[in-house]
Amino acid sequence: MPSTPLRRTGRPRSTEADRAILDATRAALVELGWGKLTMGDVAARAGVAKTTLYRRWAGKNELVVDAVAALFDEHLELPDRGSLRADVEGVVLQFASLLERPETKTALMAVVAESTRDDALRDRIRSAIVDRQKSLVLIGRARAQTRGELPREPDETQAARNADLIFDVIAGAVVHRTLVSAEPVDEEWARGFTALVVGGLTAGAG
Amino acid sequence: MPSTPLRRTGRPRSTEADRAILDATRAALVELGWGKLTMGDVAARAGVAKTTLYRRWAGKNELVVDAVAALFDEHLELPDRGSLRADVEGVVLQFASLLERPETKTALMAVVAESTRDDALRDRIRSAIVDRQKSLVLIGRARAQTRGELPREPDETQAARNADLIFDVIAGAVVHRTLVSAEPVDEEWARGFTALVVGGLTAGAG
Amino acid sequence: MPSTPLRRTGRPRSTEADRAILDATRAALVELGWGKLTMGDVAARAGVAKTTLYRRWAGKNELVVDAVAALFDEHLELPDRGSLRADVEGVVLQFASLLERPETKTALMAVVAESTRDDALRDRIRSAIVDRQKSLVLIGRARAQTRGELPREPDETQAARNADLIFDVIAGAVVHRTLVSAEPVDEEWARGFTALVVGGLTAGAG
Amino acid sequence: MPSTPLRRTGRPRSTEADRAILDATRAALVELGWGKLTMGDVAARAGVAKTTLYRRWAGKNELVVDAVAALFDEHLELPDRGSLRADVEGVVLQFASLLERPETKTALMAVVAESTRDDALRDRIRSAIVDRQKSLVLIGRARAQTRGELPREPDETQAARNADLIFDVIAGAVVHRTLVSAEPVDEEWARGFTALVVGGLTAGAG
DNA sequence: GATTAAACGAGACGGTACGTCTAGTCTTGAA
DNA sequence: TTCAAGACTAGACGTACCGTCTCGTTTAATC
Repeated sequence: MPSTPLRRTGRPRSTEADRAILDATRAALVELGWGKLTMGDVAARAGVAKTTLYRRWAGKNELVVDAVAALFDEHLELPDRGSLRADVEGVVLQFASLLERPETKTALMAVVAESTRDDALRDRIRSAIVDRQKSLVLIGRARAQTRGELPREPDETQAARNADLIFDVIAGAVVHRTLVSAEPVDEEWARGFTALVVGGLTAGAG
Repeated sequence: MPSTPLRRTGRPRSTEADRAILDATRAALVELGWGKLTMGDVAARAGVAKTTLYRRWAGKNELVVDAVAALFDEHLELPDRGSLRADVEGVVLQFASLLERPETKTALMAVVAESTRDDALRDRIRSAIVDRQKSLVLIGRARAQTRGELPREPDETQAARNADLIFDVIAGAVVHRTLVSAEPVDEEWARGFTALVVGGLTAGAG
Repeated sequence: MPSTPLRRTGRPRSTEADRAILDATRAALVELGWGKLTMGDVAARAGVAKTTLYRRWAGKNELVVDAVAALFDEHLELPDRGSLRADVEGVVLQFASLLERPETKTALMAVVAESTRDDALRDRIRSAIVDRQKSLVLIGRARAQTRGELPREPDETQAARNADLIFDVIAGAVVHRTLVSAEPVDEEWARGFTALVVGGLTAGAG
Repeated sequence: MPSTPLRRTGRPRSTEADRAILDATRAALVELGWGKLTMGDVAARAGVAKTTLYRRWAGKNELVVDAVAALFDEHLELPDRGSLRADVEGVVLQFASLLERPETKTALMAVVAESTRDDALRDRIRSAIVDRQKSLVLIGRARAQTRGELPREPDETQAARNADLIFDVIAGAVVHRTLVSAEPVDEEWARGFTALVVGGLTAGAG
């Protein structure tokens, strides 16, 4: 979300412009990819002056993170599929189909790359993307524990560590398969991967 | 490696220049990161004309892939540590320490991002980086099978699929932890992760 | 002067604002010169909204002409110094000291430059600046004729032509010396110049 | 003239570009005037990149001075017309017709205005325009002295002062008549003006 | 030893995009 | 209706790199 300076006087910022800009950004990502996307082009697509972009976002990175983060909000959820195995497999396929979208494909890695040099950007990614995904892990684990598929962690520190680990394993494998290995995450792969993870989780517990 | 057009006449290309350019590229990555690295700056650092860069590499992406790939060659190996568990833990820590380097940190994700739009770049990454890492998986699995820690795959197709899966799980988790979650891969994390993976591999087998 | 549309309803315009704006304009001219003077800056200095400027003046040019014209009103007069020679020398030094002011120095040439492309601006300059200066020529000549230093013109057309000529010679020389040659108009120069002009006027008559 | 750094290595600057840029600048001045002339537009007209302009000239002011100065070189000369009166009248009409050109009309005053704030620009104007005009005064006076129309100055200091005075009177009157009063310099005006100046010069001497 | 052909440095070239700035207009709520 | 505040469109600014090109100068292998 753009910075909201909470003013009281003067003309208020156009909320339409916000939407138009983010939509235009996603459209430009699809057509041009991260590398060729330009601020001027986004402004033109949104029917907005460049100044209006820069009044809200400090630069390309911030804008793209926000534009992409919105997709994570809309497309990640964890319906109860009845078993840990089904839940993991479901979220893997769901996440993979999100990563296959042309607007996320390039943009995600690009902003991650930038974030290694930019603390503000890293925080933005963490709160806009990472934390939202992690919450799915927490939900899924709680369900599995309720079902008796997974033991409860002895203490909170350990619980948090395990959640982080599971998150990096699942998200990391899907991202790596999709973007680095550049191979499709199909049902077969998801089945194999889920077997490995669920096996590891239950074996490690036993 | 830069393109070598196999000429016979004329002044041969300076091999010093090759080295100087790759060194300069890594130095520039450390200081500036991917985003601020420019061809002109690399040329100046290397004491070389811009033309000389473009005579050898098509652009920034190709140059950086080669500069980073050299590090993968030098720093990835798989000594026999006596057990599957020790081998996995070792390679995880080794890969993590490579990713912590400032010259790889940004560069790797950046070229991956670019590769989603550029097939030639994807091939270069695959042969220069991905395949070299995968070969470690093959070596490690063969050892584990020799030791009797893992069963032999029934057929080659399945063997290849499993190797790819293990590769994406291990590399993906380390990359994601390091770059996306932006948390350190320390021995504790490596232990937990290894337990999960080895548990999954042996459980899935049993 | 700003346009005064003689309204009766609504909040009346602040007369303080008029003065504050013109003062701020002159202050900005001194500090920044014509080129760097901005409407936003003038508004801020005057403690006034930009809207208020545009409600009174059509743009930068009009505003600056008015701000400068006020100085011409205050600082140009022609006391009777007893002789044609003394009157000319006096007005030359007076005009020169006005042109030496930093707020007139740049502004005058700048608005003249703009006026070559803008008829409305040319008229504004003519009535706000040129005509006021010309009236001094008429006064001075009438005195000189009364004193018998100059003959009376045979007809009005010729009289007008001569007045225009004298005006352009005196004002032109002072402006050119000050702004183009960028040399000071000191008493010595004024003496030499006056000798030339008065010599020409009386010789031409004889 | 653009800055000439006298290099020996590297690709030499295109002399065609120099000409094309100055021509384009004059064309743009005619069409748009000083205020609307933009560097980008000049570059486009000249078929040249903006960078190429900025490599040679520091900005709009410098470029326009050079573009206009070229006209002064080409169009100001002082053929011997047989008498001081004829020489003065000739140069007045010649200078007036130069000032009437749309490309000089606005530009000259505009750069003079800027020069009041910019010493480098003032120097450029002095050497590119003022000094060249002054040399005509020196030539004309020498001729008049040879003809016996004017006395020789007693010393050099006085000679220089007089030359400067005559220059400011002639150039100033023509500029002021043309640009400030915005009236035409026709033969009649030139005759009247010449009578005044020549009268003053010879009367002052007598 | 002379020739030759490519690689070399330097740096100008046409372009594209950047992020900033200013002009002048429009929209809000308070006076 | 004006005011202060400030967001808005439009577009020029000067900078930085891009990747290409044109020079004149090495430099090794061939003649």
